[in-house]
Amino acid sequence: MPELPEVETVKNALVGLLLNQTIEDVFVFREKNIKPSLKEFLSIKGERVSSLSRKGKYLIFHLTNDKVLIGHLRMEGKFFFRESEEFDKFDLIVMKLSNGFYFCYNDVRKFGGLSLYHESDYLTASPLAKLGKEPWDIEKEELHSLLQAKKKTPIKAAIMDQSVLAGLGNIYADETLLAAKIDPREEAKDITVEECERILIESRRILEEAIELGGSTIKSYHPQKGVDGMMQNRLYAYGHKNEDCPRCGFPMHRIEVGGRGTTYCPRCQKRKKYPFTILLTGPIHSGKSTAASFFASKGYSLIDCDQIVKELYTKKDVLKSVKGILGKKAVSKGVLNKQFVREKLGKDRNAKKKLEAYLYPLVKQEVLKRLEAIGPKQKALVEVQILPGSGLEDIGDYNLVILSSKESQKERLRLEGKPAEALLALNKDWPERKARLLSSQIVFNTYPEKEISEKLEELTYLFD
DNA sequence: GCAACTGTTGCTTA
DNA sequence: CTAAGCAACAGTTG
Repeated sequence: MPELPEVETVKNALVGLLLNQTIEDVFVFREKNIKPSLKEFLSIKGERVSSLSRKGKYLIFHLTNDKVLIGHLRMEGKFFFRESEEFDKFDLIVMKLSNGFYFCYNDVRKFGGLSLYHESDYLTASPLAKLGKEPWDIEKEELHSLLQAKKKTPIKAAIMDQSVLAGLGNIYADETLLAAKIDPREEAKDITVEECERILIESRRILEEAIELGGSTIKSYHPQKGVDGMMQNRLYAYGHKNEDCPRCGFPMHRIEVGGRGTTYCPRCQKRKKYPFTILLTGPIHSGKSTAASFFASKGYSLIDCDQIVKELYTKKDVLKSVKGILGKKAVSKGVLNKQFVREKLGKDRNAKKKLEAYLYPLVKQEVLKRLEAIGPKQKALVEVQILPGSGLEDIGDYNLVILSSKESQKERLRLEGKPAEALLALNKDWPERKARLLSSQIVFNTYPEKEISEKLEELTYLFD
């Protein structure tokens, strides 16, 4: 998982057995992991390792005759010193050293590797050319102007962009933003100079601490064989989904930002434009509406995605597109033909996908618009039938899932004199497994034993 | 047993 | 041009 501190730790761990050693022989077991050509790469044979350095997450080996090897560990790259030629199948590149050790680049996922450059151009001809400054070397004003250019990119993705700031990966980006009290989804252009200062102060502090502790040992990463880093014990965001925030006690929320798993504290890291937002989901007749009413009575502004969809279906341009996707019969006399649409979606999986691909982004856009209108000082609750795959998974701060057993659903329906079978059939595709994975809290509706409001009341102390 | 998830980057596509 | 999505790969987890 090497980010800047892990690479620095690896660099320091290599010094003892690598510095001043001559490369007596080279074995390349997987050509994809070296650059440029095999023939050129083999020219490191006979050279001596004169010094080691690091830039961002890149490790740099300076060799004699002005040759420079640039290494990147990507996800799981490691270096081992082996005492004999007993290599494992993930040793991709091996150098026999003059001290008798075999210096091995080992990479289970085969993403990383070594590239050969020349001292005169390695800073401009290699990936290092595009590398930004490390947090210690940049002023808040310069970071601010780089972020302005990233516009709508989420701040987390922006500080992980190695051309903006070198060294932060998924773990330390989460840690930095938690410490700096900035929501990872905040748009880069909305980050102030003062917030840039906090990002720099906290990232420097955290990276320094991590280097001090030998990096974080997560899964397979070890700075040396049999040696663990200790920083994993000082991580407060990464890997702490649904645990209490160490600063305020609110449950840490996990979402996806820029395609990466992201854990943050919704209370410490508040968005500037949006309210604290609960996403409420659950099968039909599980008790969602009761829960929504409960939160409304507590002053929450409600947004109902079903309602938004209904409203979209009254718009001319939407109906036109729906017609294009489902066929002419989908709309008659300027109104959606519900019967036809229901049947069409039931039998044509592909059409359903297409319609969702068109509709969901519109719903998301509308939800965000309404949340922005509600503003950061209020609280909001977004009700959505099916959360997984809706595109709304990452807009909330707390995902509440309401579930109830089939028996209790039937009982509720019976008491209300409604036909049970038809409604329950609608729920058979409800993605419970995925919903559970997204949940901050699952509330089981066991009506009539206990009113759902009572259970929710027990939760509300969190949101005050 | 299959599907989803994982620390990174860069290339393809929109 | 930017920005998102996915591929590169293999092991682990539910």
